[in-house]
Amino acid sequence: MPRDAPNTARDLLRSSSDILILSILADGPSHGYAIQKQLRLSLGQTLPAASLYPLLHQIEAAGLITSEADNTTARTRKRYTLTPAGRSALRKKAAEWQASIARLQSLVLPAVRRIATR
Amino acid sequence: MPRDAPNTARDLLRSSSDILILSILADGPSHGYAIQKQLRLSLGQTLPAASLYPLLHQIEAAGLITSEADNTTARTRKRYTLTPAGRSALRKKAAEWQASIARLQSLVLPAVRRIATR
DNA sequence: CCATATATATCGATTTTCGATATATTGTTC
DNA sequence: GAACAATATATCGAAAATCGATATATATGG
Repeated sequence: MPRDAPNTARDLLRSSSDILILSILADGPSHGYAIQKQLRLSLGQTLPAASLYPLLHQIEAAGLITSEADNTTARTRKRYTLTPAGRSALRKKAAEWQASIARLQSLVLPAVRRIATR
Repeated sequence: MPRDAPNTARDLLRSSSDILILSILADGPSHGYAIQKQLRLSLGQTLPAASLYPLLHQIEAAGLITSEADNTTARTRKRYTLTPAGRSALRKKAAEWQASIARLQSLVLPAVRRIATR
């Protein structure tokens, strides 16, 4: 049972997931579950756990974040912290991201205007 | 051979492909190959043929575009035209798209400012 | 106590992506 | 006029990505 309507808000979230995670961590260290909640709060939607956790591991493997066990609770928790490389990557990725979005908009927005209901 | 760096300009293009196609067709009827070239021209990147053609068929199946054989050349060509439903869908999708982008930006842009090099 | 929330993790079926390839016409270069 | 490149559409299927379901364990509110 495949393919519903293409390109939803979900696709957009997915296509920017790394930048979003780095952005949240730019506010200070956090952990997976809290990042998930922050996304839900800020965007009204979030990344499924089965997408988020592997993604965090991947970003960590890339050296953009580090993790330490958070022992403030008995509950298992990993505190992720943005590294200097992560800060630098966020700057760079976000700039490219912004530029890409601007290009997309410069194609879409005039088109929408063109078909505007008068 | 999996997973390179997550979330590139390509992902963003992919996540908006339907809106982009509808936007191009808002300019007037066109065909697949021309849409591909228009994307390359406007965005500096395009959709692979193996992604574009099935997507056009899909959008057509959804009633947002119609196709007719273009016999102005001996070369096989399908002229795609935006339907009224397509125009309406573009308006609606683009509005949601814009809103989603704005939400993403309102998370990312302050974060980038926060870590700005002074 | 029991349901719900917190917290992380992974398996693996399902779904998506798109390089490669096929086919045929037209335009350009030598 | 033979090559080669560009135009034009289409599909197969290997490879990759996605995420529901599930497992596990603690904490909290009613």
